[in-house]
Formats: sequence, C-alpha cells, structure tokens
Amino acid sequence: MPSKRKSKKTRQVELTEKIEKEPFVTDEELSDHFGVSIQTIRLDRLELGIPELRERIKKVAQKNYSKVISLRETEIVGELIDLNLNESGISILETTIDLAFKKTKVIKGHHIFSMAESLAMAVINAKVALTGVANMKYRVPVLLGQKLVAKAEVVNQRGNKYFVHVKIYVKTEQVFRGKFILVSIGEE
Amino acid sequence: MPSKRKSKKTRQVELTEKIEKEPFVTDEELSDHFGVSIQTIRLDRLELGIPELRERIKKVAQKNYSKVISLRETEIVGELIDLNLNESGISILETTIDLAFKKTKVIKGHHIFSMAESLAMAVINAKVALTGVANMKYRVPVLLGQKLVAKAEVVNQRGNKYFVHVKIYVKTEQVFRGKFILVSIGEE
DNA sequence: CTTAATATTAGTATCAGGTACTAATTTCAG
DNA sequence: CTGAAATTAGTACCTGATACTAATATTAAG
Repeated sequence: MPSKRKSKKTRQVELTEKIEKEPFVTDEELSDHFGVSIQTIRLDRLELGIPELRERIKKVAQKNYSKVISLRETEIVGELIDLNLNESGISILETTIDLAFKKTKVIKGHHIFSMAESLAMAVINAKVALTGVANMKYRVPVLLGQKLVAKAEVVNQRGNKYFVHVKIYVKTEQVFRGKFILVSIGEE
Repeated sequence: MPSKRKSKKTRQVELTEKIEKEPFVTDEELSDHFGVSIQTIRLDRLELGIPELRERIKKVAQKNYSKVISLRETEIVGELIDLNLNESGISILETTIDLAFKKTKVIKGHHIFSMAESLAMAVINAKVALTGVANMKYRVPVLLGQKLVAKAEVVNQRGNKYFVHVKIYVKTEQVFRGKFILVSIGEE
C-alpha cells in the first residue's frame, strides 16, 4: 500500500517545481504544504541545492533589475564588440529562453528587431537617435541557443538623417536584414 | 565655516537618492558612506518612510516578477479591445515613461513594433504564430502620453501563411504601418 | 521478527539585517 | 551658558534562515 505521505523523491520533485513556480514561498509554508517538518524541507533544499527564500528573492530582483538597466539605461540589446562611429558596428547576442516562445523555442521577432535597432543607434555619433523609418525582413526563424551576430553599416548621411543597414547572422546564414533611417535630435 | 559633516537635511536627501539608485544597499554600508552611526541611518529611514533592505529587495523582485509575467505569459503588448479571429483586431496602448527615451520622451520604436506584432499574432487563430516577414514603416514619432490604437486586418491566407496589415494611430493620425506574414506552426 | 539503513523530526546555537525602544551624549543656535 | 535637536549607544526581540547534533520513525532485507 502506498503511504499517504509521498516518497522523498516525489516530494523533492514537487518541491523543486513549487519553488520554481512560487519563488516567494517560505520553508514554513512548504512544510505545511507537504505535511512534513521544517527540518525535512531544509534537508531537501540542501540536497537539491535550492537557496533560501531571501537569496531567491534577491536573485529575482537582481536579474530583473539588471534587465531593466540593460534595456532602459544602456539601451542596447546584445553585446557591442566592435564600433567605428558613423561607419560600422558589430554586436552579438546569445539567445536565451527569455527571448523565445516557450513552446516552439523560436526567438521572438521583436528581440531581433531590438538588437538591430539598438545597434543601428549605437553606431550613430549623436546624443539621441530616433528610428524614423525601418524597412526590414526576417528571413529564417531563429532558434533558442543560436548566437546572433549583427553587423551595421552606415551607408549614407544627409544632414541629421543617417541611413544604416543592419544584417543579422547565425553563423554564415543571414536571418534578418533591415534598413534604418535614424534622425539625430538636437540639444534643444 | 560649514561643518564637514553634512546637515541632516542634506544627508536625508542624498540618502533617499542613494537608496533610489542602489536599492540593495544595507544600513551598514549607508552608515559608512555618510560617516554617521547606523542608528542615525535608521532614524533617517524611519523619518523618510524608507523600508528596510529586505522589503526593498522584495519590492523590486515582485514588481519585475509581475512585469515578466505580463510580457511572457500574455504575450501581447497593449490591451486587446476587439477581436474577430482570422479577420481583424484592435488593441490600445497608453504610452508610459517606461517605453520612452528619457531625454526626448519619444516612444522607442521596438515597443510600437511589439504592439503591432503581438496584435498581428493575436488575430491569427493558431496555437503559435511566428513572424516570417515584416515590412513596415514608422511615419511620425510617438510622444510619451499619447494613446496608441492598433488595427489589424487579415488580408490574405494561403495554407499556413497569413498576411496581416497593422496600422497604428494616435487619434486620427497614422504613426505606423506594417505588413506581417505570419506562419502558423504545427503541433509537431 | 529483528536489524540495519534511511528518512524524518527535534533541538540548540548562531547569523544577517533589521525593528522598537530607552537612555546617554554631542552639537549647535540663541 | 543653556536647552532643543541631533546623534550615538545599547538592549531585547523578530524572521527566516544555516549548521550541527541527536533522537526517533519508517522501511527493506535477511
């Protein structure tokens, strides 16, 4: 007869899932939920290498805090690895689960777009640049785990308008191309 | 002679700013930084109504945790207010400071793009849709505070390919148009 | 049934980063 | 010089833990 109380293994699997889903749960709540003592929960966490509540909260906070910074402060998606102002630039982006559709593992289009747009803006030597017009094509879907390399070239400049072409590759295959017209904004 | 140590008022202003910028700082670090005792820091926080470190971390975590959910779970940017599957859809988006360049108050292009893309996907009656090709134009910059109305129309369907036009307006002025080709993905 | 191994529970000391409170000391302005 | 404001000190207590020891319960095997 299987005991009412679940086996250690089952409990640990469920515990992992539960904490994954609800990172803000305390050991005490877990102990209630699984009907075991708090010490058992702690032994489980120890065995499974799951950090304590406060550490989990901190992780969530820091992860998203830095994400906010990387999107809002630096305003560039991906890592800038080469830059010749007003000429060209290269950035790379390791695609993570964050950027993909959960079911298909296909990277969402707007992240690819953001990568291209932010690189285009980075190569322009102006305090603030604004996407005026973008004409773009996605060619093949990008899958989770693929490393994206974006190359931007300034092809023309007229007054405060810059024409920038951005191509994104996975290895040698082009997965995206876009033409950006960026307008630099004065200090007024 | 102005004293080396800043006045209470100055300290409290700087303290507020510092915690605003670095929410992960402890009272002890603050006490070092300002050259006052830890008790003074605590009195300051009490007077200013600034919660303790752990509460601050929790807030950051919860705020961003829910943001992540709203972006990853619902997977639609803006609020869907009308939907005729495989025909048309309308969504609205109130532009907030989050979406804008801090200096110019111009809404970043990729948010507008995301709004259009996600609406285009929403109107397709398929489990998962993927942006295959998008051809788009930004027409006028969108400013912080303007309400965006996106209208999507399915103009054609061939097999698993859907052709969707999305136009985004501020009041009666069109600010964006895009043609999306979406490909529905099977269950395999 | 007994025994050994495994799993669980109990209990204690300790920690970080605080709150809440009381009291002493320092600073400064009038 | 004096009194109010500001600062510092110190204590007890809180939560959600870790780290560790020890006792008890459960289970599986012989």
